[in-house]
Amino acid sequence: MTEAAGGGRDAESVSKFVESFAAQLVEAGMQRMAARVFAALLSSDKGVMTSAELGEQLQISPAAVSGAVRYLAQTHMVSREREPGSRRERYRVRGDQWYEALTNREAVLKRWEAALREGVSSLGADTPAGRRMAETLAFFEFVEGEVAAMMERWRERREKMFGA
Amino acid sequence: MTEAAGGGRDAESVSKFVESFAAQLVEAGMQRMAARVFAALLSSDKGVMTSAELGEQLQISPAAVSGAVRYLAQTHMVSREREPGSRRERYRVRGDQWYEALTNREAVLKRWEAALREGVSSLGADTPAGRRMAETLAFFEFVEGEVAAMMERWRERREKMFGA
DNA sequence: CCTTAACTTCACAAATTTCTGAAAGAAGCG
DNA sequence: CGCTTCTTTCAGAAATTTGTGAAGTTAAGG
Repeated sequence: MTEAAGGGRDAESVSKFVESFAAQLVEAGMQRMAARVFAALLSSDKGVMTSAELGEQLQISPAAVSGAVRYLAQTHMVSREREPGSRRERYRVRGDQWYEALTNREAVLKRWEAALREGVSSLGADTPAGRRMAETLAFFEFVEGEVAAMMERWRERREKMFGA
Repeated sequence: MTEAAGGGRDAESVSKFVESFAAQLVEAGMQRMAARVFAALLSSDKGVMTSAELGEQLQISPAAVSGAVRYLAQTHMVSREREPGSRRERYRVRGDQWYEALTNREAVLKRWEAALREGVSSLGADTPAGRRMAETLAFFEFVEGEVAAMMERWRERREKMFGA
């Protein structure tokens, strides 16, 4: 059997998934350690791990875990939990965490929009460049609204497929 | 007047926009030179510039332009045009180029999905981790379909707002 | 309070990425 | 055909990013 004793899954399968999924995330622009930590959490049995467990499994220093987790928490990819009555912190990923993360991309969009508005008004709305930027701006505004609606639909569908 | 003679806009306004918009793109993960080139094109009068013009305006070497443009073309953020009857190449950004670029993110999604499917089957669809990954996978599949539909809606709206 | 366990911050070393100048490679034009 | 003009490739210097060990900080538990 590939199942080891002591409640572990096949450590090699897990590691293989972790590294290959992390690699995809890195390629899409995520920091390497953050990607690995996220993948490890995603493939963990409970979806929760302590800093020590992460460092152990990924063979990285506490400092690296700390940095990765800070990034992931900022971008809402994981949530931190203070285990009550212990100085241990636990990091959790839920199945619908991507929903959260994507929703928060909105802040980025907002900043892009601000920069574009600035550009339109400083170059002049009646210039060719101004019109081009205005169109870009309109596209972003459109996407922003659509994403919100899309997320609402996902909520409904998710509830049906996976329950609450 | 801020309008210089010779058809130029106020060079400083343009540069200010270019750098500030580029900075936002960089923060979101784009390479710096690519971001600057893209912003320069977006704010150019015709939406078209030659390699030499880009190098001149941004004060970067031909090599840097070449690298940036290759990246932008790969990700469909700009299109290259061979000016017929000249060894000069021209790079163009259109108002709806983001549409193109976003559409092509699909390939990235596909790879993520593949990695997740691999993970689900290797960890077991009946394990907690497997279920969590399956849910993530379902989310991505959902998004993929929704984005396609969204883009179709944008096309329609765009036509109304800006014409063809 | 003092001890101890855990996380965070800091300074530095290592690795990677980025940009340049120079040379090589295409492609029009005479 | 060779010249000229533009783009790309390449090797290396410079800058940035990344990850570590070690010191610092916070908070639980005696």
